[in-house]
Amino acid sequence: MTDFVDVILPIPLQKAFTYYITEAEATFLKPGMRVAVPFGKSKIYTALVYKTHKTPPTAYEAKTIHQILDEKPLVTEQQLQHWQWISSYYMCSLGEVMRAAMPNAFILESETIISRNETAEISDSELKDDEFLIYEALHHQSSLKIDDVISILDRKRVLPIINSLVEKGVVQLQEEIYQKYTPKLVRYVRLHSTFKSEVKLQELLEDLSRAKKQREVVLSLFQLEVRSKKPIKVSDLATHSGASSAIIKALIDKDILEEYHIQIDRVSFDEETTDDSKELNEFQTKALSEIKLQFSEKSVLLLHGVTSSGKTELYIKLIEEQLATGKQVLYLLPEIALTTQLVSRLQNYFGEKVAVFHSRYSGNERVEAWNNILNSSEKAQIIIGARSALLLPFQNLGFIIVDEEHEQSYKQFDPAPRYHARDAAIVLANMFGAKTLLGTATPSLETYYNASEGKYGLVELSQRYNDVLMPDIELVDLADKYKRKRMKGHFSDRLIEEMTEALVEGFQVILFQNRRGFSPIIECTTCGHSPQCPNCDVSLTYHQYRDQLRCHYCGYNSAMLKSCQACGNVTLDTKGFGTEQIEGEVKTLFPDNTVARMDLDTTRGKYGFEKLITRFEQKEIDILVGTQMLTKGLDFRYVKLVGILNADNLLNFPDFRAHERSYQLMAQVSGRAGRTDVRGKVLIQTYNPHHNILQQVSTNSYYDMYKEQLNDRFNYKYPPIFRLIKITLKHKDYNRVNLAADWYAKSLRQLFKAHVLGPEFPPVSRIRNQYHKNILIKIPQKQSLPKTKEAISKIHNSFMSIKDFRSVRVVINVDNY
DNA sequence: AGCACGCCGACT
DNA sequence: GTCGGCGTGCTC
Repeated sequence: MTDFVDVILPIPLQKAFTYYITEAEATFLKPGMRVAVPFGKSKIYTALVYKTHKTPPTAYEAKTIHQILDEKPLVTEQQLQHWQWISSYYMCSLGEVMRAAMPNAFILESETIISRNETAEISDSELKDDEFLIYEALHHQSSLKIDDVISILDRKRVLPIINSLVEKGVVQLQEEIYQKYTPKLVRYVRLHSTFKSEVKLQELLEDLSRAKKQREVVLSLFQLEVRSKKPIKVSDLATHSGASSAIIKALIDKDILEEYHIQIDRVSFDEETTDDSKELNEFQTKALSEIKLQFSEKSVLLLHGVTSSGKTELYIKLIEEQLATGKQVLYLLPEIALTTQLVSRLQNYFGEKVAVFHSRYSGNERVEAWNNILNSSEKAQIIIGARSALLLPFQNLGFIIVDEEHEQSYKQFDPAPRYHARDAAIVLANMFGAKTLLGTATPSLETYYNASEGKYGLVELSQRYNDVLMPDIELVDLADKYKRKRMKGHFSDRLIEEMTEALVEGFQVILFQNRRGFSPIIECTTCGHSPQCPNCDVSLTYHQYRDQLRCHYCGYNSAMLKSCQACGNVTLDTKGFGTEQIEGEVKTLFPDNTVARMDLDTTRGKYGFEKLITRFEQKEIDILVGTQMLTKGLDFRYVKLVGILNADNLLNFPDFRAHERSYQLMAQVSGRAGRTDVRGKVLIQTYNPHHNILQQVSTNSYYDMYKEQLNDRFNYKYPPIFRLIKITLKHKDYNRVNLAADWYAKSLRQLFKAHVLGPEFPPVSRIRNQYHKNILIKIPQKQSLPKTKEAISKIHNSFMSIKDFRSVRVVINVDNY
């Protein structure tokens, strides 16, 4: 007994788990293979081999593994290394990284199977009512699952009954691991081999002369075979011959046709590729050679190109070059569902070599993508995906593109691992000796800072493609407009004028409002009471289309109230406004135009978003009202006007990045205007037209914004000058969070002194009946990050050993921005 | 994270 | 009385 294996289990436990293995298993097992191991009382889990060794554990007796699940590692050594980095940098367990990285189908779990003990002789009288029900059910089916028993008995606690049956020898239990991934089989048909010869074939057709429909199907099959020379799918035959599946089945039953299956990839791209590699213009050509030059010295580079400057063409050129050297390319996007346009563009160009990795993919689709990448298949030379694509099993990664680098969605917030895909990508690239290109029109402050410090290379592209002019940005003073009664609802006269003009000219309009629903607050004008969410510390938002009040934090909803809950008066009024209200107003103002709304509520379904985009692209929609979603790199050719209804609620957001974010958001939305030869127009309605950020947006002065913001960050000790770690404590008991947070903060302060902020309640202090409290730790540049984290871990462990605090949930978020 | 065990209210 | 609620502790 000298061989052991340390495994990673997909659970949030820091410890490694050690199992005993035989010598033969020790030579066979390699890091990255999966094994099934017993864990806890009875469950069997999928674990990942981390390393094999010969050091027996001291405090306990190791169990033996249950089964080896792979012949070859499913996870590469480099991945394990990368996971290790993520786990230590973002302060989470390896198991949590594993869970995020691997498709669910790879992480099998056991299920208890109950079956009858054939040898036992039982008289009914020995069994209680419930026990008898199970006993009888097992006469009808050979085995039962726990869930089945629950539904048969219609009660929740069934284990005592099952255990009693086991004791009486009536049933036996078994832990079964089931394979979740089922390869997709497609049904094909061909003529049965007995009809190969001409003679037999003639006979057959004569035989079928009276079964007209069936004869047609056979003839149809011939035609298809001649045409494509490829195997014929049952579904194709049905469409081509117009026959029902019953007719085809009859032919198969008569052994005239033969059915067979071929295993295929679920995800395939079989449209033709068009080689429309656009010629680069002089600015792009210059940028390209600049990029190559800088890459010879720097491994990370920021491509700062204004909206519509043709960054994608540059990416394509760079990808082409990588592919020529036989290396894989990873193309990260903020949110894959929102960028179908770009995906199809790359697919048109690179065809089959493009593999897309969706968050909306089914389990089986993920498994296929994983395998293709692991085997460096031809189909996975370019991998496009959102942040989780970063965790795939790359073999020889040569190049990573992080497009729209500034996007928040690159940072994962919940659940752990709370990693930032841009930063983790840079680490991954370094492991492969690969290059990383960060592209955006509005760089995040951290990235621009790194670039100006010389840590990253920097290439700027300040000309729009085809010399399209930057949009003309106009600020509209709401205070003035209201005073002079130039407002209709939430629309200023200027906005209405511009909209009318654009629509008359046949262009489209985008309206941006960063809030969904109809109105975020309902208020009684008599007593001032406004309905609150029972589970969260927020006002309920009114949604008109269902006449509902909804909580945007927990999803709670109720019918709209007829009268005030506090005083009973019917004088309910709405405050503030969301996309729904704007949509309504637009419909009244422009009754002859089609209006659509794009927000979380209208894009729920799997293809909801795509449908809306397509309709807009095809000019079925004249005016699109939407939230942030509108900003995600969409490319609309006929949009001339973009209206931002209220810039102030962006600027006044309680976050140190509110100004930076506002700039990015407004600059990105503005970028949607005027992408062809007509100059676009952007109208920003605000109560503070002299706000610096708005001035900078309207003059397209990224650099001024950067300088000013950086100065603020320096003064107030925020990133990129300082680093941040946010610790959130949650508990349903108000007093307990307070005590716990005070204890935590006090311990931290002993070490980090004034660099500990809080504890403080966040703006929404209660969500889903849990009180939240935040502590913020600021880390100066010269302070060691690993040591800081180590110290936090220690404090965290002592915190967790205090009995009263153990039930408090603690979330540690590194770089929480 | 699951999941079992154990101790307490509210119902067949 | 039992059922199911949730707090507590453990998992190689």
